[in-house]
Amino acid sequence: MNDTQQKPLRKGEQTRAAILEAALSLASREGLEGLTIGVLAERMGMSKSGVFAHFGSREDLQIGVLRLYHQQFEQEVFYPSLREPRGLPRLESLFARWVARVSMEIASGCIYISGAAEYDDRPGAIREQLLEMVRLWQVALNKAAKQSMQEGHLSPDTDPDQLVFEMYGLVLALHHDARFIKRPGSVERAKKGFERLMFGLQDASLTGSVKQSEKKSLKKISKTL
Amino acid sequence: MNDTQQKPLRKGEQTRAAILEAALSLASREGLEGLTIGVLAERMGMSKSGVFAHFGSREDLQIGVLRLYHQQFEQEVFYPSLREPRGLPRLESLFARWVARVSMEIASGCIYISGAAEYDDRPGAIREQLLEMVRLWQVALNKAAKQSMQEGHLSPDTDPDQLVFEMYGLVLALHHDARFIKRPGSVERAKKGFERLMFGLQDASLTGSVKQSEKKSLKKISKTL
DNA sequence: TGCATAATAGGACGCTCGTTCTATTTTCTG
DNA sequence: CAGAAAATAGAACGAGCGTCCTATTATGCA
Repeated sequence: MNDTQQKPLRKGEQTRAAILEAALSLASREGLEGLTIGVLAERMGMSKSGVFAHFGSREDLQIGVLRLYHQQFEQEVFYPSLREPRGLPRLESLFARWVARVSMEIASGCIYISGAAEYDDRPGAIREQLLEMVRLWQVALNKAAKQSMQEGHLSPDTDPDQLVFEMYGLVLALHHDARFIKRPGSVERAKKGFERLMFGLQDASLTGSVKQSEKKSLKKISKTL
Repeated sequence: MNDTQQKPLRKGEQTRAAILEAALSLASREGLEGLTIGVLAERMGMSKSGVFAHFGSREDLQIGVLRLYHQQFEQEVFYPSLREPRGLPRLESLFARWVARVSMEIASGCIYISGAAEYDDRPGAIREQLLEMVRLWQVALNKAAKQSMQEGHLSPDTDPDQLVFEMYGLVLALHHDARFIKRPGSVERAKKGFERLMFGLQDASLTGSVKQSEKKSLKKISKTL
């Protein structure tokens, strides 16, 4: 299908990729633990053993799904935000794209979040893989927060761990309310929460280089809370 | 065991209660969906069919577990907070007891939270039961928030839905970081987040009847964020 | 104490799961 | 194009699941 490949994809690699995509879509809905080779094979129009042969075990399949998700997450959320200038713009972009992604996933579900619930007590390779990815993401957020402090966009008293904690909380609440309770307006609430969070941290410091107009609009929003 | 019962518990009801307790402990660790009659029977020292006979089906068992959890939650978190005066004290008590409970559950897990992830896409009686309980809890928080506004403890501009959303987010983040990532200090972060939340909402209104000293201490805490 | 009834055990059922083994078909390469 | 290698199918396995049926044992009431 893709002639620009240097080493042309062998047939097996193509189907393996197709299987992983289907598996990701399935695991998003049913959870990684609910991902089943039989159902996956049925959806692929293949035999169970045909699917199985591409992975040494179900666990390897699950880890493959995890890696694919991570890759997509990086591509959609992380890398584009790196094009934003250091500091607050980048931090805001990271959050906005994160929320946008979770919003689109309302129908399917975020594997980082559902996986955290599934594997909080289940040791093994899957948990380790998932843990590494979530840690990586939190570290990225943390770094962006620190850069925002260095750039003078956030108060130097800001605790970046606390900030990341609360940002994560907003997205978890969004995921919870939108996906489980199915309550409308959750996306707006997550965004408003973030604005309030940013406003408080800018307000505390008077060194901010943020445009005055931006501050004003934040103030207005914060008032309506 | 309890002689004060009017109708003395028949043997069956006693074991049924004991089974439910064991099932709750199991489901807290493995999830409601991971709760298995075989394992439960083994832990009880009973036969599978012996356990099964107390419930018409596995689903009924799961719903029984859910109801037991709800009962405990009410007893530990909700009812004691009703003894606090209306308004901010009660709202703070609800949050504090909620956090305290989730903190104690770090080793086992909160069924409201893990259940939300398990049943966000799985229709059926269990989801309905769980949904009703979570809604009930959010309504209780909402009510306490509104009373805080009426009492003048919170700004009249406060959006109670937004407030509950963010409170829920803090507890979800606590559960996530403590149970999945196993990072220390999460409880403190949840508390600090709540204080920041309350501070912002008191600050916006100048009608607060909260003691000045309390406001000051909140201000100090907010600065260190 | 006896007897109806409740509580439990034991075994079997049909099903689905991940995995393995062996054929067969398809794909790539010299 | 032929032959090696890769990809897939098909059947079978052992295990665990929820559930049902039938005994057997324990309980509680007259």
